[in-house]
Amino acid sequence: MAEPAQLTGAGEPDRSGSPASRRRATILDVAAAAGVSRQTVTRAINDMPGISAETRRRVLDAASALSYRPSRFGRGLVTGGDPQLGLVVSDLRNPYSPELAAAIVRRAAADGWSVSLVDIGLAGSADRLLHSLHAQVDVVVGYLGEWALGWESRFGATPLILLDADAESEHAGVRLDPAAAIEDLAAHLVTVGTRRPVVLDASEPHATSSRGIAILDALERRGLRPEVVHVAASSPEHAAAVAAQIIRRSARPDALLAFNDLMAFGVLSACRHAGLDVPGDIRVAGVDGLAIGTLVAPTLTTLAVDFDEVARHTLELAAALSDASPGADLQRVVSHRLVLRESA
Amino acid sequence: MAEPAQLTGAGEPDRSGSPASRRRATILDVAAAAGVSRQTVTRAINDMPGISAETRRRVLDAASALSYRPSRFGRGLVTGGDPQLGLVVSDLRNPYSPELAAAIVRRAAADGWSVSLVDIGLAGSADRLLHSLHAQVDVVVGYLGEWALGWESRFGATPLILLDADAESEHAGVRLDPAAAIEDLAAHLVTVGTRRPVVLDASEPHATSSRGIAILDALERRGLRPEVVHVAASSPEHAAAVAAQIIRRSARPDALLAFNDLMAFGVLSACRHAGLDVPGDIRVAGVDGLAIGTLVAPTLTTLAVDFDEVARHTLELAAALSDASPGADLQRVVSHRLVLRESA
DNA sequence: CTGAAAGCGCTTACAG
DNA sequence: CTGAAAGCGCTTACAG
Repeated sequence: MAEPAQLTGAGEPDRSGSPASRRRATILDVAAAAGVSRQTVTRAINDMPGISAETRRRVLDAASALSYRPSRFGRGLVTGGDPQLGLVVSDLRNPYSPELAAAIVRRAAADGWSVSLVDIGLAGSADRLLHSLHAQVDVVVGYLGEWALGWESRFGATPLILLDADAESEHAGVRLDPAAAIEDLAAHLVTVGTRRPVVLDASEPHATSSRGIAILDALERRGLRPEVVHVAASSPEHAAAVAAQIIRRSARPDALLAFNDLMAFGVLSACRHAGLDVPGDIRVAGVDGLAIGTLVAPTLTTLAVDFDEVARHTLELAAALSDASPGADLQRVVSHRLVLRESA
Repeated sequence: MAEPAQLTGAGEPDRSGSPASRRRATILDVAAAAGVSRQTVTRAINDMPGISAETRRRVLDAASALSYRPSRFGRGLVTGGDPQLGLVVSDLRNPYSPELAAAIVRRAAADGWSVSLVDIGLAGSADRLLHSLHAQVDVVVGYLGEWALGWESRFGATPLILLDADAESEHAGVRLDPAAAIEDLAAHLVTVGTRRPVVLDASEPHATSSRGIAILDALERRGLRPEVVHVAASSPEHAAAVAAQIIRRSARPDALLAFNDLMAFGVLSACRHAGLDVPGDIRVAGVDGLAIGTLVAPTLTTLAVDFDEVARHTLELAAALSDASPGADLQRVVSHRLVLRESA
């Protein structure tokens, strides 16, 4: 026999005597069982040349009998392993996250990256999740929200790509810019004769979001006097409740512009229950371009995000950051695009 | 100095002379830079006791200066690392996948597992993706489709939990059982006076799915004569096209039962365009219980999957399989539940 | 509080 | 075609 079976004495495969062998088999166990050296086991397991068919079969049989699986750590230590991307979303149940994740997962796969998915939306476990994630991946990307603040000091060594950075941030990231699409939407609304638009913003009262401000501004520059209404949470339910009140007014608005598609779905639902025709009585638009927008009735006019482009930039940045390539441009911008459908 | 700086000579941190150091810093580099031993670096990096504040700071500074990140392989080799779940879906753009993934990702996080997400739906890359996945995770779970067949022979050592196994399969997995919910739906339809139901099955002609057969059977046992129509793909578009034809018939059906929610959305859309009232003129139901079902108009009656329960079973099986616990029950069943909403 | 030694499980040259 | 040696980067006892 090539190497002494140091770890598993012959006929004594288990130290504890429990029914199933406790310790996972290693390459040395397989080598001993097959009566070969460990590098011959490597050759057989990894389909490498320079090994006789007979030996390969014997090794593979031994491996199978021992339920042998190469340790990803042992292997990774010498091969380097696939690069790993950690994708952080804030709520996988919000359809925005999966659409983003779908694009990133596919692009990552094409580029040879694996992606670990984490949802920090729920419970108080975000801290623990980020801690465990940062230790397991080469680059973290996603919607960190307030957790972006402490990143530098806590996990500074792990490169971070922000997907929710604001325009002022100097952090590496992909920023979304709705400005041009907002102009297009405002122009469209004016063209079709909108008189009394209301902007449904997802924000605290007296703290209109920058997106909300941009929409208001674009409408005002075209001579309209838009009103802004704040909704506590960007859920369809919250938006529906608020919209239900607004459309009951005597001076009913003729356009409701929601902070995002999810809220717009709630608005559509409120209009339906109030017996209003969309877009006849009132026009509705959202932001994000979620695929469901084509499934609701009427189909939703929206400012769409090109998720594939976001994914492309994300993977480029990830590659740059994990290479530590100096001087790469680490800030990307993706513009929304107006998609006119039935609702506006 | 405690240990010789074998790898990086003083003042010569880079062999190649390129602007950024090519090789990633290791614990030895940090130790050399800080003038301590590697285990002192370990203590500082991992917040362990038994190290003076002054030393810790010096080490942390050196680590930061070198952009040091512990290798997940080096660390994992000795600590074992977090258990890793590989989640395989067939199409992340189909809302079913994210709802499942959301439940599994959360449950996994709660149980201390990391999850790597892979979408094998697109392109011809499934083979490559599964190969790279199986080497990186402890257990693979998901919708393998035809790839489940070759698993045993190719990646046999990696435990697999099938989410799309049929009733006959003996493989570990979580199976969905719509039988009881189908009875409930059939009973409901009869109660409300349905006379001419049509089942829209996602299958080849003359190859009705087991789900389709179960629906037909439940209706027939209640004295109805349901018809089955085969749709080539389970997309809203395909379903809408087929439904549009069916509802144009002189003897219009009064209920359209879709293979899944996605197809039901297409049916709803076709009815809307044909000017039919749902459920007044025709009743519509789907299967899956997707969250979007509450956002469409009318809201969709469906046979809902309890994704949280699927996730719970999945993680239990994963734990059992990675422990190689003998004799565990490796087959679980989750029943659908009838959710009556507006459409039926 | 700090360091020398051993070892985790694998692959990559290098010999034969 | 097969094996002996070295080494990947880290942590865990164990000494001092």
